[in-house]
Amino acid sequence: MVGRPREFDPEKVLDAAMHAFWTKGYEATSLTDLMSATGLHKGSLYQAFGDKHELFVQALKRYLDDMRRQKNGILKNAATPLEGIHAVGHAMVEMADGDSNCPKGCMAVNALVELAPHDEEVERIMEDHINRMRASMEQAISAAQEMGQLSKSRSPEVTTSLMMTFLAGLAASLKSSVTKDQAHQLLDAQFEALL
Amino acid sequence: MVGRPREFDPEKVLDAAMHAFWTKGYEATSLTDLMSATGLHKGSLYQAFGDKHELFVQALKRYLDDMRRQKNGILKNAATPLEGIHAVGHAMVEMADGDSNCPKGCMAVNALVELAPHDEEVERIMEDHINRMRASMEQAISAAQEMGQLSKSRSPEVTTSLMMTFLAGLAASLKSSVTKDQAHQLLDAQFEALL
DNA sequence: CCCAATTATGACCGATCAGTCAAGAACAAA
DNA sequence: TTTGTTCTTGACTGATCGGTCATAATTGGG
Repeated sequence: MVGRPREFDPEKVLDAAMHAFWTKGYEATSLTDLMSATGLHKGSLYQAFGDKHELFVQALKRYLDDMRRQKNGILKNAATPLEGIHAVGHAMVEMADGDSNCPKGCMAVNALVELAPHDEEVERIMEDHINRMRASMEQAISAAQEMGQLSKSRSPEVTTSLMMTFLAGLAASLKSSVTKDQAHQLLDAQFEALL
Repeated sequence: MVGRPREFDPEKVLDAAMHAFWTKGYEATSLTDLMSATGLHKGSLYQAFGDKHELFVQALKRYLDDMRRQKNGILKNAATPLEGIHAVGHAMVEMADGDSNCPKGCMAVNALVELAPHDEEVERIMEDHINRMRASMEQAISAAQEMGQLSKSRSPEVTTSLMMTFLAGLAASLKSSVTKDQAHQLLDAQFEALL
């Protein structure tokens, strides 16, 4: 017995929910928002993804997975580790700039700021994500140092933390006070300072 | 005719509301939260401060004023401009670490991330604040460069933006993934990189 | 063709949301 | 003491919140 088939693509729906949360944040996104974003009715959303919090968690995980996948692809295809790190940073700026007239920032930073202190599950997820990001960035930075592209005056751990902290600040700034072009320029300036 | 006098100190009440918003954010802070934080009843809150959004705006302005006042005091009392900039950064880390078991981050960064893209008034307030912060930081950085404490290889504008972006990232990181001690260390490392 | 299984839909739920208001309380001036 | 004014209080409002559920619709297997 198979039953009635889904009329929607769960991937696309989760993607739509992700963008809704990404744009407005967790609290400010109502079920009504999610319904119009996904085209589904509440019942279907609950049956397929659980309650609002579970849906958010799945959307966040999807975002983080996409982000890491993209980062890994860029690092792998880069001519040198240093160029890879550059490209990852600039890709994150592009991602955080948002579409048309609404800056969305980085959903990871948004979730960190809005929820991490009060939501254990989100905090756990973000901690894991940050550790993974740090690990692969650190590896690339170590490699760049070994190739002589990057000064060894700083430990790879510290350089990685500086980069990630700066990127988080850039994501926050892109929410309103900084344009995409400025962000790219600032990122280059930061890279130069860390050489 | 004078009427019945207030039974509360508006300053203290606004301060309590500020900490509530600072800790939980705008959306997640309910009137009930504000009532228990301030000890006032809704009616009194409305009569004294207007609706929730107006109250938030006043609390945010108070936070930003405090922040700038503290920053100006530090810069003025510092032995040298560079030491002033150092001290301001470390003071912001202390401020953003929050009390006891709940990291609060920087209310300015919190508001920027949660509200700026969707709240014109908050965006305007934040833009003004950032411009003021930038101006006085830039002045200090210029002075440090003139004294030979800071390299002139970067323009004061860019160095200022790098610092402020980094501080925003640090505030976000302090929300969960980074401890106060680590934040101080990272800040020193960033200063060193910008020398 | 009917039945089991699954999904889609919208009416419905209690809780909570921000916000209002009338009545009582506390004061100063008259 | 009366009166005018302001503040306090808690009951009240309509709207919206997240979430449920019975019913209808749609499929494949028997």
